[in-house]
Amino acid sequence: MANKGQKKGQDDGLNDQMRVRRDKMQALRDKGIDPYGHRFDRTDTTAQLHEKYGEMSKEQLEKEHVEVAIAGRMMTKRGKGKVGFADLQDRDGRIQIYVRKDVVGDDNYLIFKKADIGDILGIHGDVMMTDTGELTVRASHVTFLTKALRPLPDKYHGLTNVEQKYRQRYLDLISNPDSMDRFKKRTQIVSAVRSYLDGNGFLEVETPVLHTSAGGASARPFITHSNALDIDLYLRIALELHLKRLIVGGMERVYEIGRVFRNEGIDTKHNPEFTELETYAAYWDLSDVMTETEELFRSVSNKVLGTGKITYQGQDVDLDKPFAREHMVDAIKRVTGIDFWTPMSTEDAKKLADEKGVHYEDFWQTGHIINAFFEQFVEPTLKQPTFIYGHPIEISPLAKKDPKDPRFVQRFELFIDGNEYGNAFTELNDPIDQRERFEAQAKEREEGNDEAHGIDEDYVEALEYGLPPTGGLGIGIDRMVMLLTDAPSIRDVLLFPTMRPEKKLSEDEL
RNA sequence: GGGUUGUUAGCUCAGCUGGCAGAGCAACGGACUCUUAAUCCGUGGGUCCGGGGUUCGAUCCCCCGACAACCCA
Repeated sequence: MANKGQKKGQDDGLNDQMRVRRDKMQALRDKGIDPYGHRFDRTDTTAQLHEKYGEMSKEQLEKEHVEVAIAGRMMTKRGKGKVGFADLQDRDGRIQIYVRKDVVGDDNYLIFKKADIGDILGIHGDVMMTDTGELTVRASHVTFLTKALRPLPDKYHGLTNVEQKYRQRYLDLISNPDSMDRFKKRTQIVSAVRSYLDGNGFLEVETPVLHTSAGGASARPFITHSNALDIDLYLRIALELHLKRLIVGGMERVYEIGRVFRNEGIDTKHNPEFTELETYAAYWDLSDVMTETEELFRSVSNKVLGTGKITYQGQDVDLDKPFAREHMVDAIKRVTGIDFWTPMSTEDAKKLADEKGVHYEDFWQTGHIINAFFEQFVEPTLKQPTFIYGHPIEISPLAKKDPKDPRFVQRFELFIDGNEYGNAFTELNDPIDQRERFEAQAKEREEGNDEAHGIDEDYVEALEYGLPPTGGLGIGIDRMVMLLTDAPSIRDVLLFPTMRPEKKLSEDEL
């Protein structure tokens, strides 16, 4: 699609509009005007003008005669012979400009007259109010800053072609203010997350993206190669194991917001690379992390949106109220009537799964099946923020056992509107237990689970020096942004989502 | 992995039962000194996603492929 414009039209590969714009660019050069100009001093952004002068009267503005300089992309244009109006757009919004031939002069007016929608202009002028009450900059001089050689998307409908929005995000940002707003909010959300954690004694750190073994989560990694070391390396699938090494090292409270990579399916909730937040705090347990998680969502929402009461895809969600807390086994019992507190063999559990139509793999044990029951029957019903805790040990190789019932671990996940938003545990700090969990994972891998963890000897060695009791948390930042900006797809909160390249035929394919 | 839908001018979209490819915006020429999806008159612009097939004739029907969106596992 991106190449479409280059292939159509005449022999030069240009369509009529592109040809006209190139001609206009040359015409500017011929007049001694650089179509790709230089620095331009702005006095205000469009938003600042609306803020400062939007409430003033026509007469007041006329009297004060405020001289300003603004710059932006011309989005619309309304000519009227010897006078013209246009809307200039900058990062924060738009403002109308008013250009009169008798004010700017014949030559300068011609520059405005010949300028195309999409060109970037600088305007010196004074602030006025039109008869219809629109705040406007009356130009005293038009400075040409950048020629756009391609036409912009439809000025009224914007860019709606989803594929093109993702592949050419800049066009989406230019023509769809909602999209621009969402990405600004994303920045504010990440900033608010940092602000909360920085204010609670956490140290932001950076750990390696290239790992010698991919651990900390269940996922297939991307593999790459180091020429210098002549070894294969894995792009990280989680931040966990390095951050906990830093807790061993005495940093006590650390967090990282970083890109992780999982070589798995792509859909509305998954992109191969995404941004994860993980935090670790020494001497905390699960209840501390629940408090942290709750405060984090609440404070970020209130800081960025000014409220904790939000709507996600039609579902009202209240982040201000205390989040519900329920044990996974209790939740399954509440919804299905099936009681997994009763000790049962793998065979018994598989029989229950057959009866209820729950799919399972050969290598699954009771814990895997409990989790499948939860995902199938309970997860979609959790609309308001709910902590589900007490996961089966089989699916949680890095969490500390529940001292009262070693079938389960001290772990929780946060669910809102049927989706998972956070995953946390009291960290397993017993190196002997950790080695056994890794060995169980290695066995699972042999039995066909290619997402199972490998044995990370170096990490076990770190634990042998002593990891203090620690509470850890992982939150998918992209999902959080989706929730707070009411985005239906993860691609709507990623500036450049992963896309398959458009097919280009190579020589040997022809 | 399976299913459904989509791909037509720079953008947004029509296109009937298979019969010369259409509109709005954008562009070009002209008129217009407070317009705002400016208006009025005129003009140009197409590899109908790609490749095969059926047919006198295919944007349309059939097959294969590309990319995307949505749903399901």
